[in-house]
Amino acid sequence: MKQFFTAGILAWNELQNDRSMPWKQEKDPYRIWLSEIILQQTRVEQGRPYYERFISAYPTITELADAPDEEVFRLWQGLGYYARCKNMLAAARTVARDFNGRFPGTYEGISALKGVGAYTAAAIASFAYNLPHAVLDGNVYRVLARFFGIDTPTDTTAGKKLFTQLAQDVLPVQQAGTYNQAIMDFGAVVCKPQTPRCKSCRLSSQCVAFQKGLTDLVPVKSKKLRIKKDISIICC
DNA sequence: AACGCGGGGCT
DNA sequence: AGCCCAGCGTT
Repeated sequence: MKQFFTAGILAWNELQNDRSMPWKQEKDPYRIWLSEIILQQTRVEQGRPYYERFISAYPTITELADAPDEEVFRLWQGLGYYARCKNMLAAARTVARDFNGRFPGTYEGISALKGVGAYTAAAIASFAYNLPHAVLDGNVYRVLARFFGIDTPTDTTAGKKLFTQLAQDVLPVQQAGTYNQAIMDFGAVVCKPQTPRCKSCRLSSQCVAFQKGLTDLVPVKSKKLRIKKDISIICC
């Protein structure tokens, strides 16, 4: 089951994945880090032009670290989640000053940077250094929940622990970077949140959610509907 | 464990 | 109108 899954993701990536992104094949940890910070909770197509502008303005992390706050904030303007920008600058200055411009080369070192959580650390570690850390983002939660038929809510401590373990279990450690990239592309292109392309999916024969008709019921989130601030809408 | 942070695309 | 997006830091 797990072997079929991993092999299927790698095969899809090899034969059918035509998704292109400027930071694919990138080995410069600075560029990888920058792209991951920009893409946190942000669609690839929305983040792409920002990434290009930042790389153009700051080709190295030292140049970013030396830039004035206001100048960097202006480049970030419109992207949202502005704390990311502040943390990004702090991390750049940590690398530039404390590490003499050398980006950390271990998972622990990467994790210690401001604005870098479990997902981003695994992404950088695997993409830049092929270290065996599985990424766990919205795409991975969805793909794993559907294929393995898991209804444990993803936004709980138990869910995070379960999915983290499963993601690590199906990771081909020799191809960590390629596979991490592949499973996220697969989630974005085939196993989409709405109207997934199950008809053309090479994994559907073994996909628990597809076989049971539960594709639109997983992944599960525990959060209830929140009261919207605009109550007036209800009155009319 | 729950919450705040944001613009934007898709249905 | 609601959901989701290459999540993270704070409380």
